[in-house]
Amino acid sequence: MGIDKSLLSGSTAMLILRLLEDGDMYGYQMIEELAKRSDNTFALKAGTLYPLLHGLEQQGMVSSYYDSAGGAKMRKYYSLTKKGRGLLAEKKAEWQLFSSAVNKVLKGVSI
Amino acid sequence: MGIDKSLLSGSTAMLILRLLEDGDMYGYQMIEELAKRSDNTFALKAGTLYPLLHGLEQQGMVSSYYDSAGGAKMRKYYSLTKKGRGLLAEKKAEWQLFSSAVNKVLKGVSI
DNA sequence: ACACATATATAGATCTTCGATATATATTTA
DNA sequence: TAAATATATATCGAAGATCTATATATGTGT
Repeated sequence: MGIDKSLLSGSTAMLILRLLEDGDMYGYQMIEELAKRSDNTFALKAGTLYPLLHGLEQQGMVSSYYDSAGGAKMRKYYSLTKKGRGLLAEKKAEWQLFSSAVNKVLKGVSI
Repeated sequence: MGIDKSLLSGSTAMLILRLLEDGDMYGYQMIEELAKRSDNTFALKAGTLYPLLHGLEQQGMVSSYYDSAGGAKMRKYYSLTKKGRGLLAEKKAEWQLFSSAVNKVLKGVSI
């Protein structure tokens, strides 16, 4: 990966939901797409992604369906639900708050 | 707090080291200073901070000494070591890489 | 004297991610 | 045709980080 994995904590779900905002995707595709969009900074592991997707589905944030998409092998596609869009909006706001707070501390102020 | 605690994962040590860059501090002071500098976004718990400080000291990133600082009660001050400054520089670079990657994904690209 | 804020510390619970492993199909290479 | 590799989904146990709860002790204000 190249990045301290613990930094990812909590933001993985947001990133996955953000991918689905642009269209339905299957798991393996998310791993590749996330690596591509982050210039290979993120190398999400399958063992992380699938349990996360199952959890999001149970909470009603995403829905899934099987499709062979033109004769190839069967793939499980995930789709963002309305509830999921709401969660994504929350997570985005939270990320903005968090990252700007970190930058404030890094920038420093007079004691 | 107001922020998903898991977002803090991995960045807490960086924030603590950054505080010490501006001068020696004792634990309780760090909690207050971090809240202040982040506009109350970060509310670090004592149960998180002290084990973290002990770990950093064991790794030689910080050193400590007791001082009563003018008659008041005894406080345990922490000081950033040379090694700690090196770690801070690493963590800062990592944070820049991570946050810019997240922002890339959030911004989105054509599929 | 009593309550409260300050100050440090540890133990156990929870959450998230990872590495390892398992299974199965499609594609490429020898 | 057979073997190797890439694609694709899934689960389990280990590891790391933070939280809550709890414990202890000192200084300050009423």
